[in-house]
Amino acid sequence: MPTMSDVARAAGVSVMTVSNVLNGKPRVGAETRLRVLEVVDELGYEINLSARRLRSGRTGAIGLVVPRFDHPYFGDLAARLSSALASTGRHLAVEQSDASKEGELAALSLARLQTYDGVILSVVGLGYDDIDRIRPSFPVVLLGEQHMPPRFDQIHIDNITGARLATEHLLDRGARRIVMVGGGDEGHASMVTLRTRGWELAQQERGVPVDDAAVLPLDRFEMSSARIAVRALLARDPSIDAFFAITDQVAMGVLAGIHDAGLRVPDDVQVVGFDNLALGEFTMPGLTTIDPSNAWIVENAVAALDRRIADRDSAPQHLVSPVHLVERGTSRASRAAPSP
Amino acid sequence: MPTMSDVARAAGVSVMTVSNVLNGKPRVGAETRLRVLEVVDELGYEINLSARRLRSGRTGAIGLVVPRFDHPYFGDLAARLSSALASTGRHLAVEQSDASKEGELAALSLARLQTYDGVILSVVGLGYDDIDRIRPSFPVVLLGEQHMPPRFDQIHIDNITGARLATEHLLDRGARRIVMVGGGDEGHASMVTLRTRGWELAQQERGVPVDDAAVLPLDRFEMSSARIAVRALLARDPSIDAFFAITDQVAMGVLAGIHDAGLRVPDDVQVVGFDNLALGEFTMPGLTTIDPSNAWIVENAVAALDRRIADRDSAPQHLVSPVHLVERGTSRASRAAPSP
DNA sequence: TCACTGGGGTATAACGATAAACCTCAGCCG
DNA sequence: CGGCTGAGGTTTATCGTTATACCCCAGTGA
Repeated sequence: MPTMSDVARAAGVSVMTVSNVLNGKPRVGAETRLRVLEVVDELGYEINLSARRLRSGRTGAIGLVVPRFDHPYFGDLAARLSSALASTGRHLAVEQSDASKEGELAALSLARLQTYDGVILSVVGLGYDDIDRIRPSFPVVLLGEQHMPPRFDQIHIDNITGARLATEHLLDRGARRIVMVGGGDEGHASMVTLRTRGWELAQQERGVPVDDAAVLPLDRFEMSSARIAVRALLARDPSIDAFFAITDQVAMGVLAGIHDAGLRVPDDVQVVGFDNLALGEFTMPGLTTIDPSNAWIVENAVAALDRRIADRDSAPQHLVSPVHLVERGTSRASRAAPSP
Repeated sequence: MPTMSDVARAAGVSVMTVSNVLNGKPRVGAETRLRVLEVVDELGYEINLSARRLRSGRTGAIGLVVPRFDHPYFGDLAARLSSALASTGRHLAVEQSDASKEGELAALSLARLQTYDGVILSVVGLGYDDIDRIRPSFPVVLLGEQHMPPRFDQIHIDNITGARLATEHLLDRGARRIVMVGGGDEGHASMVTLRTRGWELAQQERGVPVDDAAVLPLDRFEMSSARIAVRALLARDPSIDAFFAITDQVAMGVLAGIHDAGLRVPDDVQVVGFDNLALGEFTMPGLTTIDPSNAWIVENAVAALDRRIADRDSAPQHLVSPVHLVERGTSRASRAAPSP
């Protein structure tokens, strides 16, 4: 495997000149540059990124740490990020944080973060303390939750507003018994707590009594858990006329559960999700959902990371992404009269 | 940011002793070991993986290169691989190969592969020559296609058999006009070509005339392309009674297209997909599909990679993963009589 | 007493790249 | 003709680890 000094020797120049050519530094004559590039090509030389990073601290790689690889929301996020970075000559590597109890901390270890020039960290499911352990000097942008160490740049999804929009929409469409699937109160400002809070607020504002029993907690935000829970719930309580699902993936399970119970969407029961996955356009009927503005999130996350890489001491930015409702077929098309 | 020599100084030992402690080498006394570990903890020292890799060639990181982050099939693969590797103390980073024209080659560049101890490469959509450029000495396992440079370890999905099973199943269930969505002949043994071949073979074997016009090519294997194409096709040709979709994702689009056309599944039209995504359990009705045995693939890919990392000269292995049919609701439950 | 062994450690030289300082010479000015 | 300048390079000193060789000393057997 050829090194820079192999190239230098073959081209009859010093190693430093090869490095300068490869990095586009100015102090090299035109024909020397050409000769070096020829030799590089001929030997099939490629730079050793570990060595470069050791000496210069740059690799051109950005890391994205997500809770799970197999959740479509993160796939979408990763794809967008990858495109955004590619246009500036960098690339993205994605790692998973919650594969195992031990793996969680390992993914956040400095050793692993260090291999990147900067890291975007989706903190869903991670604790305040886990994050707090990250060395402040390392460029990190946090994505998702509210209550995180303020010293980091952060981009929050407006969970409360999103959940409120969803719930208000269901109320507008005549729903009166709205179950919050995957909801709960985790004691801190987590996604679960905040979306549940938004669901409560919307009902309070409309003067609809909030029924704590209408929160359907879920141990995992998977389609199958949601399906089973919803099917069981509908069998017990036929008065339910709507579900607000904490994520679109959960909403998929909810739809299946409703179908299992022999009910129709949106005539018997309405459903709203959260995430605006591409998938939601292809359910039958299409899934009404909250769009968390992933494009906006990615754009601002990259900008924040670039700022921090350029200046590690700049003041941390806390941004909130806009959310909006996407109406499709799982909620009713027109305003329904308030229940009798 | 503390280095090994900071630790050594604070513990009153040599750098080498710190290294030996951290790597579990035997030549260290019990109390020295303890003292070093204490100091490591106190200073919050973490190893620099770039330096380690530069010197020793090991990082404990395995790479997975996939065509796209946002395809659920690869999310599933990545999640499985991650678990499999975590149990042996390594971890997975996922990169994307086809973000852009330039990005494609960059992802396969030695520079990037090099940052991993080994790489698993999903070659769907990559050309023979792209792969052929990879330095043979680097540990790589290829996933997916048939026609790849034989010097690499490879795990093939049995595309022909899978497509044959799908098509035979549709024929068994009474289908006579089966459209191959996303099919075509790319001139080499690609996923598209092979699955189309399986679809042809099944029909030939059953004495059903193969209609080339029944191949519906797709520029991108996305739900929306499939939906539009299928809707248009059904409007033109009402005699179609089944679709074999090249992937489950395409199948989702097909189902939506059929719905758009006002037809019912499986009564009017039957559908079979390929990939056995988790999603397929949650469509209404559930998606009949081909299971490519991802668990088997991952298990064998890791084993092959480990073999190659241990011995770079071992003979390349070519394995074929078993496939089987998963029957759900988009195909009819019982054997139908042959068409009149 | 002496060579020998092995446990516990240290000193030194890389791994491959780059930052920073330095060198060399042609051209030009005063 | 001496000194200055700037283009085009080169030399040197690292970055943080680890492989390798080596050292020291207590205990052992002859």
